[in-house]
Amino acid sequence: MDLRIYNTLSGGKEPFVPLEPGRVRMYVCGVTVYDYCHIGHARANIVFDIVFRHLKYLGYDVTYVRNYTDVDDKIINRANERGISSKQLSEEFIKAFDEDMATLGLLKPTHEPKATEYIGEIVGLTEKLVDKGYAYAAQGDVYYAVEKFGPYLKLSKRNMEEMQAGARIAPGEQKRNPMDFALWKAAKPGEPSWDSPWGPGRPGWHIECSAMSSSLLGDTFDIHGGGRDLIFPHHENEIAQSEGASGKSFVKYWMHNGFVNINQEKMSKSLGNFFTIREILERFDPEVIRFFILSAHYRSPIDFSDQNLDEAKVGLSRFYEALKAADVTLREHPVEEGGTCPQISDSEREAFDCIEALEDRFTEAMNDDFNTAAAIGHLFDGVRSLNRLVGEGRFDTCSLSLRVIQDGAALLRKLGGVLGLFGSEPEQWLAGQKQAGLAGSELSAEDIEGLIEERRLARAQRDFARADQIRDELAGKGVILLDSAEGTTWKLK
RNA sequence: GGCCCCGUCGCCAAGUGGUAAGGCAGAGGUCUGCAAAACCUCCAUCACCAGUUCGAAUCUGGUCGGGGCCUCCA
Repeated sequence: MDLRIYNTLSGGKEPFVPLEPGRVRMYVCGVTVYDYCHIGHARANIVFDIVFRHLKYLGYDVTYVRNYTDVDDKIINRANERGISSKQLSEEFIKAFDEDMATLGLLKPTHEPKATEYIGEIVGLTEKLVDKGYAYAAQGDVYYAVEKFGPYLKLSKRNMEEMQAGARIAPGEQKRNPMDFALWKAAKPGEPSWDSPWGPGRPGWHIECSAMSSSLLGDTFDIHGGGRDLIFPHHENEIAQSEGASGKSFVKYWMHNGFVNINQEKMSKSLGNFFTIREILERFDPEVIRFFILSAHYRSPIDFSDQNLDEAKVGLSRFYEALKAADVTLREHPVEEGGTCPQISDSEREAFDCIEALEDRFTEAMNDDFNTAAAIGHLFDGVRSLNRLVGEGRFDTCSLSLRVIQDGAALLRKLGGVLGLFGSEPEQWLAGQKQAGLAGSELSAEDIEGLIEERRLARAQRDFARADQIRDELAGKGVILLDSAEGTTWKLK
């Protein structure tokens, strides 16, 4: 099955046919850099990270552009509050953004342009819109005359009359129509500004994305993404600017990700439930955050809560436990060339088949509008098959099993890679989780090891009462003991 | 007020016309000194009502409940 993408413009899933065979050009609205990123930014960027990864996995040559908007009212205001320049402020938060995205395991886009590096293109685009009659200058400002662009509101599916009912012209604005929006703003004292045919000024909000996307991807490109909240006005205005200027269709597929709620409430600063990525990372592993976000479809709302994050951690651990068990098995039983199996049991047959079908099932799910939730569900089936083969362990008579374990583990890593998951060394990751879990408790790893040794001696003397007492004591502190033929290990509940 | 989305097992979450993936939790079993982990088995007819259809969680209408956008926002 081929890739299908839900297109906001048409309101349905459409077969994905790139403008140029084998090549995909995509643009995703990045951030306005005036503050630390919150968990909603994390979701948007992770979602488009896997879109990028999956397109590459399908074999496309992908050009991925994600911008920084580094000139804007909010940046100016925040910089003034702190008594630093807009440039200093934006550089600080570009750095923070880069750090956050790297921690979350995001691939670098092909290009990460900054609005301030495209002022020339922005001015050029604005002039073109004025020349074509889509825009007008007024006292140093330039506004887009929305009624001149026929298809306006085609993306957000609203109508002008109703929108106008609520629209107001703010004091100081020179708009002819309340719905018009600024392409260029005349400089006020203390604001960063650039020369232009209309005098010194700076870009309005939406124009930078039109300028950067056409510069780097051309007038028409395949995919444009961002959060739902950008549909109106940001993306609507981008369409008006880009299509007005070029006279060509702007974007073929519009993709928008859903919101993040916090404990069933809308995430908002006024409710005080706004979490930055940095705050979340203090308590949760970055891969757990990614796993959590990808466990729901990108267009659905997700509820960010400790319970849901804890569940994601348990789920991710299951993958790493299985990968670790497979690694250990393969270490102890080297795989021979051309595995054989004189008698394959039904149970083994089933596991073999599952692993064989895994990649197709995974790809099918991902091809259905990037259904990561379904894809992860299939991966869990792979885990069960792997665990079954590892657990049945008749490797002396069935070396084929070992081959399948090897292939299955490699496949899990490969497909996980499409989601940006399972890239760590299982033993290391699991150990890291244990260490992090222990951080807040009064127990140390040494304490636990000591008690395990004491219990081992008790068990050797068949003093099970004492052995169980130690185990219960540790269990009371959240430490679970796992006995095996090779000895006792522990994990956190 | 206008536009739009959602309501699937205790919880999370796929499925958008052919008789409900997966994970967590739970029950039973194998294993174990006993456990844990792992594996095996079991566990929902899809908010409600009325329609369309041979057939609907999936389509239509309505009811109830929740949410979003319309100003900055991923």
